[in-house]
Amino acid sequence: MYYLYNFGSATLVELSTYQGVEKPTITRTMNRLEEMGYVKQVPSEDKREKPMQLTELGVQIYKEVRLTIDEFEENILKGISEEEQIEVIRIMGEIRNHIFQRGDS
Amino acid sequence: MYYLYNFGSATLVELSTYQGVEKPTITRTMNRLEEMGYVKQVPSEDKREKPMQLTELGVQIYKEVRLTIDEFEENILKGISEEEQIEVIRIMGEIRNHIFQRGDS
DNA sequence: ATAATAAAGTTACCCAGGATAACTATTACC
DNA sequence: GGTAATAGTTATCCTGGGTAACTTTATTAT
Repeated sequence: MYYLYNFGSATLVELSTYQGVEKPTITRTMNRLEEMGYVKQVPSEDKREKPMQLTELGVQIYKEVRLTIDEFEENILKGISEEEQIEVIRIMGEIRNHIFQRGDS
Repeated sequence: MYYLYNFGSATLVELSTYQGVEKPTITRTMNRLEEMGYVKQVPSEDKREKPMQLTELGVQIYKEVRLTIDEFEENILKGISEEEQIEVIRIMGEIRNHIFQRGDS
């Protein structure tokens, strides 16, 4: 969801494409985030679109969560050398390519 | 679910422990598998317990699915050397240990 | 310029798979 | 024999995914 943090604002279709999810799913999620005050609508030229962006609260929460995740990752990877991490990421990437090269999943 | 294939039979609590899931979840799943004819109840000493085992149909289906999965895995791992696979598994294991060594998740 | 088509969202459903709380029936234990 | 614990079930809730059908607005083609 917090594609918005890095891209500023995005329409629902953008988000659903990014997330690999159908439009109604994003609609629902966004409604909830809006109710929770983490996200708000911004005006748009095209009256079909409904671009959203994070509120100040949303940004704040995002940063907190981001921090928690980063700390968690750091803890989890303690004792795994950088070369090892790179190796694993490389191999996983290869596997992913194999998956995508034969009907999606 | 197909812990049953390798262990012959198991009670619902056994299965829920194995799967890391609550009892009602297993109850529901087992009811569905039973309706589908993949699993049946076996008699038990302890009248509280309800040990289940695969039916012939269940075994057959299990083998088919197993085969499909194995083929998929093989395809996906094509081009990844055995040493690489072992390395990745080792590192993932380390990470898992780190996760478990600090409150579950 | 208008009619047809496409795109963005929304609404009303459905489904799977997880959870809790509260309960019954059976067995174990003091 | 009465209290504890254990196995399972029922009812209900939640999340996060999906499809189908619809409206509103833009785009495209005639």
